[in-house]
Amino acid sequence: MNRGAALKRAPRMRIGDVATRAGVNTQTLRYYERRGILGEPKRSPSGYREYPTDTVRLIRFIKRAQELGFTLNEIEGLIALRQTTPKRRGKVRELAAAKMKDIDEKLARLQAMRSALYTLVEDCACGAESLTCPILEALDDVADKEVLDGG
Amino acid sequence: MNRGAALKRAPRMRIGDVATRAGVNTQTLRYYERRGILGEPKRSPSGYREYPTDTVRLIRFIKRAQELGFTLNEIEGLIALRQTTPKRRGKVRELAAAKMKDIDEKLARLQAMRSALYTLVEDCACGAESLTCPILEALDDVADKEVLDGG
DNA sequence: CTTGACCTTATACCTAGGTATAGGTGGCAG
DNA sequence: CTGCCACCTATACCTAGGTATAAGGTCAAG
Repeated sequence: MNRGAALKRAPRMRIGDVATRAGVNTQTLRYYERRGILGEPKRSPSGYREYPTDTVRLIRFIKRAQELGFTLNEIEGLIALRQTTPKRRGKVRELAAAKMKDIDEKLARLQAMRSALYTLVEDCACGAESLTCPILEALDDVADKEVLDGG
Repeated sequence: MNRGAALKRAPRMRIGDVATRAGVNTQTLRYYERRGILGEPKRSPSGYREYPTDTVRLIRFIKRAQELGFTLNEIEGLIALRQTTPKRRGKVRELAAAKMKDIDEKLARLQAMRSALYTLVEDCACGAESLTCPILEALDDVADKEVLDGG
């Protein structure tokens, strides 16, 4: 076993190596390629895909971003920000700023959720079915309250 | 239109009202009920579901938590933390602490992603295909690097 | 006393994001 | 040169999380 470059530093990797290192199925890589999120890799004379080693990091990035609630389409947008020529700087800044706004919202909500849990653990004395528990309040926001009040 | 309690403060709401206010489909509420995430509401004499008004907040909580990358199963666990009797305090603290750990990881990753975008916008001068761009690095962590280095 | 907006159940369908399988080729070890 | 495993394409299948549709019941208003 362990033919050639497998599990060793190598300039180009085959699909199985990339998949193993990134913790995904080889089919997932082909799926990402079909979907256009990954771009077609070079091929060996016999048709095998040959990936640059940092594809592993890219895949991990994708998986982590998914855990944070981004869809593959959104992630595609994030990845595209990488391929920036000096000429596109303005456009990229704009897109990046928009993404940052999304992220700030997620951060605020996660933080609210975290402090709700903290309150629950540290000082909440609520009984069964109590609505004074912080969990529901956690992700409320002003807009929500307006709607709830019938406005 | 607008029979009785619709869009007014009322002690109990029907499925359509809840759905409208929470911004979901009525089918979604029935789906959550089937799935056990929502619990069976009281019924009117004619069999209509009658929800307490704060079901709206619960549904919004669920939708927001989904946007943050939590699955319905995980969210079910979070919601269950609400129904705490003094006797279960210890168990609940434990679960809440575990959830907080998850959330802290998500926070760290989102923050990394945010600062990557910030760097991209503010100081990155990378060209096409450059790997010095901060996007990929954003969600790397120590464990990743070990694996990437062949260890 | 019907109309129309709402509700009920049951069942079928849909999208996103994979995962598995069938049938065939490449390439190295024994 | 024979296994055997990784690779290839194409196609089918799967899970999560809904959404839509059919066939029928409820009830306030006209």
